[in-house]
Amino acid sequence: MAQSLREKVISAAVKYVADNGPDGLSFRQIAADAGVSHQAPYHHFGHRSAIFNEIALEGFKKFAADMGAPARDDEDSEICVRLCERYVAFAIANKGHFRVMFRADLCHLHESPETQKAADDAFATLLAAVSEMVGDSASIDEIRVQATAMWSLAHGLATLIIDGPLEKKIGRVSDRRALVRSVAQRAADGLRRA
Amino acid sequence: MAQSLREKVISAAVKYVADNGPDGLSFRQIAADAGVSHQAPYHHFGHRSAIFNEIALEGFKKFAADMGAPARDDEDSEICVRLCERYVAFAIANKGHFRVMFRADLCHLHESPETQKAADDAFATLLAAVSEMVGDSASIDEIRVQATAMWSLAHGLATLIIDGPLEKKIGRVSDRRALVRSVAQRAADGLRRA
DNA sequence: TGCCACGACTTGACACTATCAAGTTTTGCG
DNA sequence: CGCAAAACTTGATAGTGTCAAGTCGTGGCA
Repeated sequence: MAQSLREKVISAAVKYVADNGPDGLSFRQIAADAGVSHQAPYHHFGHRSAIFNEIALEGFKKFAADMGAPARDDEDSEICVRLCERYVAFAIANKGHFRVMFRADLCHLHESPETQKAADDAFATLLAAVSEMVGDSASIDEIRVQATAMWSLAHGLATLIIDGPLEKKIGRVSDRRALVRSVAQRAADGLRRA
Repeated sequence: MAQSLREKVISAAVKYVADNGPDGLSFRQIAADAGVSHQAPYHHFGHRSAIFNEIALEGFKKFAADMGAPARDDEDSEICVRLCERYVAFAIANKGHFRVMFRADLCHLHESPETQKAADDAFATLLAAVSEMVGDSASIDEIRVQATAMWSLAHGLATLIIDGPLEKKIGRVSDRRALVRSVAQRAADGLRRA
């Protein structure tokens, strides 16, 4: 409960981004909502855009945890399908984080080695999952290509659902799940036969 | 040459978005650069965010034209690969447009039926190309699933290259082309065997 | 020709924003 | 206790979107 101002600011920003996108985010408004002076947040973040690094950091940590977790019973047995479903589920459940994480124009990763490392870790988790999928026989280049394919597919699906035109086309959750599963299944067929 | 103020403003905005992302785009700055008063652009666009609709409109038109064009000799004969390559090429060559087109939080399509229509047309073009790919035998649902898969793959690849972590990993153009082709080829294998 | 309505643009104002530069309060700790 | 550093406030400045009025030029019509 006893949330520090720093935490309050981050979670308020995440909520704003989830609801309205990152563009109009106002430090002063957040400060006012938190009942502190307009300058208080700057003590924790230096400048406005630094908060995006912080959001991305949180996001990448949770993302890696989600993607790397052992398979549950209620999940698809096919790894590729499972990864896609988790990817999309993460994006929807953490819209505020997701919208920031992959935006190089928002998070200046070079300014925050910690966020950079979290991003690298997340990619490594993905790579590990994919190499499990294709088996040990494949070359490192082959794994890289397949990881990129898997990643692109899941990422495209997630962004098109969250920000793009797919949002309206598949409003119902059941529709979305079925679509994601179908799409991932097709891709899995293509990838497995390396 | 005799560019109207309206055209000047749009192209300046597109350039800004390509270089810096959409966030800090300033109407006043654009007006100053064009040598007009700070209020002049408002005469053409009403409010700031309306310009994103205009950028998206331009983008969707060019996008549909690019994706729907007949195959050239120097392109891959596999439709799926060709579409992916064109998609990524469009995104890179029209970064300023692409960064706006699929952002529902930026373009309020409901305010601009014309842009909405252009977006629908673009999707229809994609759908037509995919149905050519899977053949006449497939059901409409199957085509839809495959179109979504194709679209997601290409879109994910493009956004990860433009805004995300793939940008640094594949700096050289030759690397990028090879990667896009490999990835698309794997996906094509999966999709063709409907 | 005169005039006048309308589009294109300007000027001025207002509330809002990020951010610099100081202050003041709070808090942890020797 | 005392004090230093962290946490926060107050004030000012420059830049922003946008409302509300102007001004200016041009085409069309009596």
